[in-house]
Amino acid sequence: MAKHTNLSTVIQRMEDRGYRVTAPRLAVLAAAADCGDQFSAEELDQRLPRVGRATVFRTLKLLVEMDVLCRVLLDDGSLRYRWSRRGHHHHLVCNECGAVQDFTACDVADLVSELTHRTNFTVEGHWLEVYGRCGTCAHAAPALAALP
Amino acid sequence: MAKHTNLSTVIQRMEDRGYRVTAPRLAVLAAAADCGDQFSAEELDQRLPRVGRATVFRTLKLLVEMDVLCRVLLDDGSLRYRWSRRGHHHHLVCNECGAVQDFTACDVADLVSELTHRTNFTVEGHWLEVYGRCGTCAHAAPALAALP
DNA sequence: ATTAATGCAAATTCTTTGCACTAAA
DNA sequence: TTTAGTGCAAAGAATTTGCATTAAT
Repeated sequence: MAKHTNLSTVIQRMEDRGYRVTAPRLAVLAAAADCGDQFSAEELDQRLPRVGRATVFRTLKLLVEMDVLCRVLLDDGSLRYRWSRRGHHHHLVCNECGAVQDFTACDVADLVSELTHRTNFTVEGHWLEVYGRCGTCAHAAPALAALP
Repeated sequence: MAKHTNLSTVIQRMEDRGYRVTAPRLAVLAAAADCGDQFSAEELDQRLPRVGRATVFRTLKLLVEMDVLCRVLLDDGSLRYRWSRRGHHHHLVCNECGAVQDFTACDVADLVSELTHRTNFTVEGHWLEVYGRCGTCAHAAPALAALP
């Protein structure tokens, strides 16, 4: 599991919420931890031949609900999971190697309040993903596009 | 089609790009126009019993490529299509009724340049969706959550 | 004991592909 | 004519559901 998350904390939280701490759930958690930074449901399922696919999905959903994991949308539309730093954050996704970095310096708040004033929307949340190339990949092949 | 887009412009662009302007494509275009602001592939397909599902999808992909349509990601993860205002813009999506509003006042540029300096990422693009309640729905049921 | 959680396989949903056929150019 | 585009039906992916069974409490 390494640095990503403290499993016992997750287990604690699971108990607190009244969810049973079962063997399959622990297995999913452990496998997710082994996957490192980010992974797909598929990858996880393959690592867990003894756990049913349905359970993998059910557990993932649970963990997302619990804010343990969060979903990352890749630019190609595919979905992956990754350990969530609790609290509001966004992702810097490398289009080349898929590396994901969090960032919290989210200045969208200003934008949001402006939107609230300018429109009749009540803003409840937002999702921001920034795509590009990580340092390594940027060196390998120079970027083509500019800022959006 | 109404205000969304000028179909003849789309057709023009299609020809310019060397794509054939076929009856099924026009049908999809017309149906999309009739759907109004936004729609799913499914909805579109249902309106077009004479056009194969595959063609609907192929045409949608084409139109997205051509920047005629863009994809909207709903908070529940489902995908819809909507007429694209050309150029950079984002979406204000109502969690209740699904209404989508564009907004272009995108101050993410500052954030992006900051990210560029602070990390070793080369930013190539970003995707921002703001969720909340539109005026109508906000009145019906008061919002629960605050800004992110 | 109770009842939440599981595994399996079947069912869904959404989208793509293969291929013989049709129609733009 | 030539070849892009189509329809169909089948194949795929990704995820969910139904239900009898298992295991946590």
